[in-house]
Amino acid sequence: MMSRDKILDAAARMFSRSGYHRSSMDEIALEAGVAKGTLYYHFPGKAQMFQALITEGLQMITETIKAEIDRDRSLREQIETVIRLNVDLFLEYSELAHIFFNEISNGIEEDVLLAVRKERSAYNQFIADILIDAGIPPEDGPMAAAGILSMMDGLCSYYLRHPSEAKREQIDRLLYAAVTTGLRPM
Amino acid sequence: MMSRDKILDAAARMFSRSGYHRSSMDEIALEAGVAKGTLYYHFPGKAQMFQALITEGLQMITETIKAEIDRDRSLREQIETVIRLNVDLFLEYSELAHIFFNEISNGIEEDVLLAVRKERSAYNQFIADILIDAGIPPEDGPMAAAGILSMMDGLCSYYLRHPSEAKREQIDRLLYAAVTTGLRPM
Amino acid sequence: MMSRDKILDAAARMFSRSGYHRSSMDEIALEAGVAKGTLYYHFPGKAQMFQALITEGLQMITETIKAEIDRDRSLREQIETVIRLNVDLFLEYSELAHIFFNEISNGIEEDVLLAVRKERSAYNQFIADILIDAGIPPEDGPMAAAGILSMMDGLCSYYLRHPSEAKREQIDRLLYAAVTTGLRPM
Amino acid sequence: MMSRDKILDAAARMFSRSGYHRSSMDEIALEAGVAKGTLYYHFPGKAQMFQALITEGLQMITETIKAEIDRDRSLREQIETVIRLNVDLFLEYSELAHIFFNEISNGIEEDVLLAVRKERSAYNQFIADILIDAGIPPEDGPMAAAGILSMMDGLCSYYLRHPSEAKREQIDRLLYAAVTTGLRPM
DNA sequence: TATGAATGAGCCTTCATTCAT
DNA sequence: GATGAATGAAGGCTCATTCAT
Repeated sequence: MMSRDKILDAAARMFSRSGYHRSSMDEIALEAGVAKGTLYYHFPGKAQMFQALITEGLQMITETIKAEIDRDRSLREQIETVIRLNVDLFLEYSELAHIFFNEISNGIEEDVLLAVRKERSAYNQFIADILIDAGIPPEDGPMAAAGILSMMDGLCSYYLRHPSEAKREQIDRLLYAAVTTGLRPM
Repeated sequence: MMSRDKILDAAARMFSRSGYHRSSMDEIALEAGVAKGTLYYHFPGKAQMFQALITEGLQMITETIKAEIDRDRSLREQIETVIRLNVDLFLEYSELAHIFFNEISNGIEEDVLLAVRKERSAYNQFIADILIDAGIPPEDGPMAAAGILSMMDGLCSYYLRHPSEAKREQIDRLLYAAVTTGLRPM
Repeated sequence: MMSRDKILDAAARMFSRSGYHRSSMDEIALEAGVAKGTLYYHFPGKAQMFQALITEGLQMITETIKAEIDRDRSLREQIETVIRLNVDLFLEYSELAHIFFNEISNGIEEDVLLAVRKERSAYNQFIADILIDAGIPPEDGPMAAAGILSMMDGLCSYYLRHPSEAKREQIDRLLYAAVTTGLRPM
Repeated sequence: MMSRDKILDAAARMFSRSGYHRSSMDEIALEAGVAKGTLYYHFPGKAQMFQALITEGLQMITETIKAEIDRDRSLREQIETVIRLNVDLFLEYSELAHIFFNEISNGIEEDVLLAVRKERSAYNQFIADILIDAGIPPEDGPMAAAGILSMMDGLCSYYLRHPSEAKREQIDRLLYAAVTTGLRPM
């Protein structure tokens, strides 16, 4: 495995475990099994490394979701698939996803921040389009997507923090309900 | 105004503007108009200051909401009131609320973390009870509350980042819809 | 003695001994007998510390020279005095003087660089005025001053590097000659 | 053009533009259009590369000056020629010349430092001999040479920093005056 | 009660150098 | 001859915290 990938993997693990700021370049290098200088051989700095992680990760995710959706039939199944795949990702890379959707603004260079925000906007629009397809009014699309993704974040975090109380299928069910019938069954 | 209150006010402003980590003790002292040492006279450390802020702030908020709800009649109005008051708070103290609901985990002492989480759990339960009253299945209450609060966070953040696209009333409407009918109108 | 002065003293020693870049903040702190953080309590950064050193040092020097000159009578004595005092300074703070007159441009922030250059220009003009008083054509004043100060730097450096060959009085004599009769006696 | 020469050329440009320390091996390699490793194939290290540059450059210069001088007649013309050629060099390779005459001492290995100093001494003696021929007392020769070379450095730097104020011919004239009649016309 | 000078661990980054290919 | 990925020591700087007054 090449150094660059080892680093990106380690960074994903570290960021996902400890967040952006608490993951020091020393720790990432240690986790990746390379010297600290190697990080700077492959990336201009911490922020750009984060950006590469987001960009490359998101690309894979988007492609995965697109591929899965195309194979599905009913609208219901499509929404369920999108939810399931996203929740899987959230649960696997909880902190990283969390950072991506929330914490974007810390001591990061302006240009990197902009790039990451652009990625987030694009992903939000990607989800918005799916929601609009599913019947949500176009003018509500982007906000609804932002809302759903945040809710997903909140549910996953709650689930991870209360493993005994909550069940995995609850997450999917509540998300589906929020989109289709409301959390309150009628 | 006493030093302690000036500090707490300044901390709320700073945390709300720049987040927890980007607000340095120097800046908070400057904003409060006291010497840095004074912060440590009133609070054992930064984390404990944050904790005090959360605890005391939440107490006020909870009381406000309780008072408003008691005056309301219909279930619909109750939910709308809770949403409106919460959104108002989110929009005024966006970063601080954001921290409270999301970022809690950043190098903070374990005991403070626990205390803050406890506060959050209590608030989540407070909201959950209202939602259960509104017809949500009791076993879904806490998660639904977590989901709704996160969604609120996401919608407010989106609204603040896209002032031209989004409208304030959209936030309330989408939240209400997520609880009652689903984001997708039928 | 206050920390700030201890630091400035240590910095003068270190810069004078090893130049700007080879003097690390660690070493300066060690030499000053304070913690590294203390340097940053008193100065925003290394460059600003250097600037303070130059500014405050130059003020003292300028005042000393002015005081000595006023007491002198003949033009000849005035020039000799200026030369002697400057050479004394060069010999005591050789590297620092060297930096001030030469090395100004390394990795220093633009604004600090400008400030130091301004100081140098002012000092150059101060010397130029004296030279013009001494009979040098006004239009040659600033360049002649720059030339003489550099020559002084060169002679002092040579003297310090060849202690056995060169004599202190040679420096003064050659400088005086360069101004008045030419290095080549007629 | 062979790698070694491309590197030396690039190094001269970089050192001349940015000084010794601000020119990184990466930049030199980039400027030379070779890989970084190639630098280390041709030179043991940065310092030795610098040394080679000085040695080989100086050889050319010395030969050029010798050739020009032999063709001249009067003493006056000889001095003027030496001055002119040297000033030309200073203006073309300002930073590099500056380093050669001034900054030599920056974290460079002791042996390289010694070698460069030796080169400088030789060049100084070369100039000293010319000055002695021109009538300067032999015992003043080396110091006078050091003084003149430094003055030249100072005048050229001043000229480059104040392109609007100063004129090129002023440099030569002042230098000639310093040697022959004194800066102050009688 | 309040101050502010002083601290030092920890962080991100730079860069000359090495070495397997 | 030449390459470029990898290294690690060293540097400048931040900031929560301490403490004498």
